[in-house]
Amino acid sequence: MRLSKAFIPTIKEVPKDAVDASHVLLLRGGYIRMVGSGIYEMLPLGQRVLRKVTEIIREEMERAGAQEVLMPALLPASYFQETGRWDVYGDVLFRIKDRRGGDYHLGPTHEEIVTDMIRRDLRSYKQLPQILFQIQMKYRDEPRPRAGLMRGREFLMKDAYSFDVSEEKAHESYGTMREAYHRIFQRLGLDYRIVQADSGAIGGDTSAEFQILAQSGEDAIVACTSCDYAANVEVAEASTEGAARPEDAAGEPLERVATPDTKTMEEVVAFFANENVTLQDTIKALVYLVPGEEPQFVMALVRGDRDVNEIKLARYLGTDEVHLASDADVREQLGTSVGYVGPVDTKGMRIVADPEVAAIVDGVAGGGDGHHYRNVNFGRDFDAELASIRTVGDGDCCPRCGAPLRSYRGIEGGHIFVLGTRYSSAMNATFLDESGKARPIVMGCYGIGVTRLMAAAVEQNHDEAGIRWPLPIAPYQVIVMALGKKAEIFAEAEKVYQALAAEGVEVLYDDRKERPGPKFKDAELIGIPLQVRVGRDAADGFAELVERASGQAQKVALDAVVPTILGKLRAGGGR
RNA sequence: CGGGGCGUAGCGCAGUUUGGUAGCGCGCACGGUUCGGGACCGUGAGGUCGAAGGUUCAAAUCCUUUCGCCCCGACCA
Repeated sequence: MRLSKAFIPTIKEVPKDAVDASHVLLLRGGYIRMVGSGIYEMLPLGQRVLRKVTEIIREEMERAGAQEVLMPALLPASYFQETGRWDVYGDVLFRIKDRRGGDYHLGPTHEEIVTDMIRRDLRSYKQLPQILFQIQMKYRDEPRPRAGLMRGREFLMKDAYSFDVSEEKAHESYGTMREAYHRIFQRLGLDYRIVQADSGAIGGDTSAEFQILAQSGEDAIVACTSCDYAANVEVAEASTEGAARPEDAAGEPLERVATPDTKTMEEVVAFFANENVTLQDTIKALVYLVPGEEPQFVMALVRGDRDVNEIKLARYLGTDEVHLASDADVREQLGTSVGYVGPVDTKGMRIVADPEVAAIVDGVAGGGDGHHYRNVNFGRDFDAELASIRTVGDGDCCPRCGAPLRSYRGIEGGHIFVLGTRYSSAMNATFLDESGKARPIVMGCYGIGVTRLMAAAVEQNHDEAGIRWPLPIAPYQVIVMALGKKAEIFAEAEKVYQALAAEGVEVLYDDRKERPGPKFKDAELIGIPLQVRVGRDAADGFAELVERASGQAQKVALDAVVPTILGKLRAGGGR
């Protein structure tokens, strides 16, 4: 493609509404344009990248035995009504009425539709397993679209669904998809971690996220520095090593001390400074309101230097969510202000403590307005249900191997689940087993945010000057640049361009009547992996080969350019 | 949904406080000079000031309503 003829509108200034690197660079590089909040169009360069990403995904899904289908994005309400999600999904669903007033919506995900597809024509265990996938636009009226392609209201998604005869077989399909995902993310050239995750409202007991590491990521994850343990902080655990209470710890007598103006843990520690009390000796007590038909108050205890993980607490309590109780509620329930809550006088309130709290010997805890208890010991001075309810982060150790954990920010690029029979039961999707008995199909579902991957790849591969595409997803592999105004330079560059194109290389040719400066800037901005600079040395028979990612440059004889490029492309896995 | 900010030429912005003929930079078109890190000179095209209503002799500017966009938070199969 000649740049002089291409529709690649690069822009020099940073668009005012773009903040994140991927958003800025994809706009500036002429890859995407916004049509509405969370709605983007792909310009020629953007579409080429998307095509490369989808092709890699398609290849790996098919290699794993999955079959491509295409379901409608425009859906009658009846399917979601069948499983109750028509109501549950709420405002996130784009709802539409047709001319007769019938209810429709745009598909945010396709469990119901694919389950219907299967139940229509699948009868026997002999037809299982099946894995179906599609690559299609999804629609979700997100409360807050973000950062260009990162969180859109319309976005390209690869969604796959597996159907098996049993839970055990479903886990095999899950494993197959997990391996396929590893291959996909590796081929895309992304730095990612597979992490344990909360399965959320979609249900299911086994799930994992493929998190692409990036500072701008929306998710917080922790990963072991030694083994392959990694988890979303929503579910992360830490080693309980050192959280055991020493057996010989008798404990000093409990003592209630007046501690005016010590509402925060730091102030408490400062108050007891000359008694060697540290944050780790204190017990942080928070009162939560558990909503439900009979709302209930629960006290959560963590060590003073820790934070309560509300998702873990809610899961332990068997509820969807918990909320911090208001100051007024706390006073009504416990007769004290929130700064002086402790587990010693709880008037029968249910208490859940992180195991670390039980290990504290002679700790400090709230003792009612203006007071704290000194020498508080679990089992002697208070009782509690023990459950892991704290947030894990830097400084914690791996629950599997004990090595230090590190925290990262991540972009959720993929999510895989074993669903069980949640949808098949609700929709009566059954098969006949060997004994002729009808049983619900056991399902799994597997998603990849394709447009999001494109943005994530930029987040992970860019510098001040622009994008540095990994070779497998670059819109073009090579850009030939004619630098100068002499006709001979253009003639030589043209020859190189033609020769590369003849070899099947995806090559851009910057034949514009521009000075060299803008050509350098554009080549770097749009991020083509290999540059062939034909300019001042062309008369002597040389060109310069520059790698965008490393900045490495080498002088190459003009007639050696094509073989050298072909060698680099092979080495880079680009062909 | 709560909080904050912004809509003026293709892009980035000034002008709004204090109402009085709509400006600057980049980009774009034409001519000339320049040619390895977003050159320079000259000429020129391009704007219902997001929209609607109101106040006024007069509204980008004041008032009311409304639409859109961004950021933080809540939310996120």
